[in-house]
Amino acid sequence: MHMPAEHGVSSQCRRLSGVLTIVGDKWTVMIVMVLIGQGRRFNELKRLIGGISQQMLTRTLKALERDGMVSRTVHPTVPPQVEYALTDLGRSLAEPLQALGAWANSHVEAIELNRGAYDARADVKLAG
Amino acid sequence: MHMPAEHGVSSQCRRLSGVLTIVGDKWTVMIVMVLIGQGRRFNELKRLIGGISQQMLTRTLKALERDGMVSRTVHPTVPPQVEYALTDLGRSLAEPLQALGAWANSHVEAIELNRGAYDARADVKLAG
DNA sequence: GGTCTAGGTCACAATTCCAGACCGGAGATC
DNA sequence: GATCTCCGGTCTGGAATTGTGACCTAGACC
Repeated sequence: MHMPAEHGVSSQCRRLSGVLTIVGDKWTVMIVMVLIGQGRRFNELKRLIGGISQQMLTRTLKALERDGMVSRTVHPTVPPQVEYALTDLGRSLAEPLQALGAWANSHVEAIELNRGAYDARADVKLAG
Repeated sequence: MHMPAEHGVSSQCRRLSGVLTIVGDKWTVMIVMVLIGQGRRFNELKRLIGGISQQMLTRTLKALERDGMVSRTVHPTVPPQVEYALTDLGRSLAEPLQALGAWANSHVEAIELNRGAYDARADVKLAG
């Protein structure tokens, strides 16, 4: 994507801001990645993702549903079963998100290395 | 990469979680996108992005520097000038982030439409 | 009758975010 | 020589988000 310099990346960015708040969210990225390929039930998602609180899962899922990226199907059994799945919109989001996930995955170690080095430098500065 | 089979997606996701917290952040996405192609100074970034607080810009930039995705060069002039630029790691992140930005850009309207429809349905439910 | 389940909700604590004030130090201005 | 400005950044107080843990429904199991 090319960025027009004169007419303000600003307004474009502000426009994107709202969308990025949703799709650029840590939990959203993970939920969508887990939902790729198959629908999942609530606790299944919770287990698979790990580290997410029930409330955040509910909330993120609701936001995703509101934005039309995830569908929510309730099976009126007892106890009720709720299945979440990606919509077409959600699946289209999955592609760039997978790219992001893949990048993150293959650079985790480089980042952790940099992080360690940076913190070590900071410590030296504090000590000296 | 080391990946114990038993923990499955969960541990992998948790591993990614820390990285996604950084790269999947709204401001990170915008900062990296603005830095593509050229280095920028602090207030230049602030102006171009728009809507970011000085504190968040400082913080996000620092996190990015810590993770080795952005370099910070101080020119000892008066007043001091500080230039931020993408490192190789940062440039490699730019690609998936541009894809995400492009997706966001081309689906903003669909999302806003869904959001409106959802809210309308919710209102009806509350009213009825 | 008690307890387990799935899928939530609610109240409250902890954390993070933002707006705006303040800081440092050289140069220009008074 | 006192004050104002500039850039990059920190600090403060309040607002918004997030996490934690308790609770709810309604049938199944013991």
